[in-house]
Amino acid sequence: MVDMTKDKRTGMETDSTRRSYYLTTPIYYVNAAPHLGNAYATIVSDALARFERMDGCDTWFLTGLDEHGQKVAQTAEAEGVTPQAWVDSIAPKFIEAWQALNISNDDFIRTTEERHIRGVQRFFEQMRTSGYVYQDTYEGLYCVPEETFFTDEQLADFAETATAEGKPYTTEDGTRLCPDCGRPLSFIQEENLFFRLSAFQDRLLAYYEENPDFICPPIRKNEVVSFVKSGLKDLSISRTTFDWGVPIPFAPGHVSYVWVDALINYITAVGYGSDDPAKQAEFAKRWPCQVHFVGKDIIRFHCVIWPAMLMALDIEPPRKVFAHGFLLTKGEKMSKSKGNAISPLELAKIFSVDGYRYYFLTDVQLGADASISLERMVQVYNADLANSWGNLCSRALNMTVKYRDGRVPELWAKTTERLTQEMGNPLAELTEGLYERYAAAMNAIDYSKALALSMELCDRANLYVEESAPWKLAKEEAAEAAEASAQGISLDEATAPTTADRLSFVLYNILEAIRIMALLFAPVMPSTSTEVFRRLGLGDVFEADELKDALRWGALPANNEVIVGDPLFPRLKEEEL
RNA sequence: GGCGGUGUAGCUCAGUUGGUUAGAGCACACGGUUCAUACCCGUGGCGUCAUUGGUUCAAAUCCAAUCACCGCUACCA
Repeated sequence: MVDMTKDKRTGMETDSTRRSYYLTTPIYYVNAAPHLGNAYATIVSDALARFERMDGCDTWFLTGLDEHGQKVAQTAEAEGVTPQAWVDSIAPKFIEAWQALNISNDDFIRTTEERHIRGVQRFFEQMRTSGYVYQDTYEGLYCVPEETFFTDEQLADFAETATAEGKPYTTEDGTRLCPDCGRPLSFIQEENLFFRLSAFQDRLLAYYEENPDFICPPIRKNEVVSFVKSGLKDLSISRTTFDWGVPIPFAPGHVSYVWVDALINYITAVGYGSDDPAKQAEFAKRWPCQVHFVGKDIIRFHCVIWPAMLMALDIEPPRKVFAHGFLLTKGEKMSKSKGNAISPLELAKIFSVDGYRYYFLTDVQLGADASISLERMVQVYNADLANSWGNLCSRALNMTVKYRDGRVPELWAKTTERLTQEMGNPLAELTEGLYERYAAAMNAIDYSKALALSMELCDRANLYVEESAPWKLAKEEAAEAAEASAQGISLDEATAPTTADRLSFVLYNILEAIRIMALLFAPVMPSTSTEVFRRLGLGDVFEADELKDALRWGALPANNEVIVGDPLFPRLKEEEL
């Protein structure tokens, strides 16, 4: 099932020989500008997409917007515009935010696009043909002001708690009250299309069993499995009470239930539902996708409903659904409704885009809720980025300019060999097997671990500078050179290494370690790595599509002209923010 | 109520199949250094590993109970 053709590229191979890696963010509900949670999910996905591209995969990274549903229609109405005009006004905010955060998505789907609508309709037709869709009456108690149906369980819970608190849960004539607002509920009947979700219970459980990594992290898997085991009910998948949705061809007056519409984006974006052979080929190549990143609040849709929908169509389920946690401030979920939201772009302005990305990918345990604070962000930024990584670049480039006229030092291979024996090369040693460790961490989607590897190299490099003290070597070198010229000695390859050689050796090692760190940091901090490559006189850091080769020690060309530049991460003082 | 999870230094967390004085980073204090973004390097203190009981030669690590916090228990998204 898994495409094992991950052959390393040799010469002129085409994309078709590279392993396809398709990953997605959720599509975000377009009711407001992107918030911190949206940005978090998107950054998490982007880092993996960038890594997979560098690691030689034919990567496709999708994000987009969920633009249908009653809430959008209502918001548009409140704003006095059509729903389409409303979503058209919000969509650019997402597109611009993702550009600002350096998101490398290959596609951006909106569920109001024709390619998507056509796909949803195709889906419904296929579902009907396969017999998994039927029409029935949805009955229930409905709160008109709140626009919500309540299940028997919800009402039973409410009755229990209300009784315990001595409050009423019915009116005097026995009409049940709304658990949310306390007003009387109405009995409503609605004709709906239903999806035979119940038919997939066993197949889903078997799929979880056979694909133990399908749901990550494991705690979410437990939840999903126990939920499915508790019994699945058929799902209503159409609505007749509003019309801002995809019309269902064979059911006039019905539009697709928002979630069914939304999930299908993952396949319509890569060609499902198209009659164009090229699109069909694309679908065959991209699907099934490798990872859906989702919030933990929507795992059920992605781990139960979505695979069942695909099974109903004889399409393979996705390989993995990875649920991230929520970002909390002072223990509360960050959301616009609670008024404690910090805008992603505001944070990026303070910490730089890369600093922002770094923080959320290192200090936040992916999958767990995190409580974030400005104080902590400043600490991490200063310690890791300003003091360690940025300052290392600064001191190394400065020394190269001062001691070697701004050129990457050159040494005879034999001299390098001798000096390695004489002085050792701890930085080169640390990069042995580095690719394997790094790729393992990234493939396990453990950014903290992956980044810790590059920070380890960074710390070692700072220590190496201290140990080898190039400023001392520079002084000795000057004295030695004066003496040599007085004696008329000329040096060649056979000569024993001089202090000048030692200084060149040390500087080269530091610069080379920096090149390697820039590669490792690139998926998370693309702009900075690009800039570091520029300062080292190298090409685009993302030209590397075989990270393993790029990470090989010694690839930094001698005589490259380097630039010092401004500090990559200026130190921040929390009290000044 | 049912199922599941978590509880280790001031903070965020590592601690493999139970085994020498319980670790890392950050924060804090002191010393060194100067190539560098008052940076880097070194040193240091701090923990009855939630509580109690049990198994064992030996438990943060296994078992039981208790306490605290959290998640899930379907159609707003």
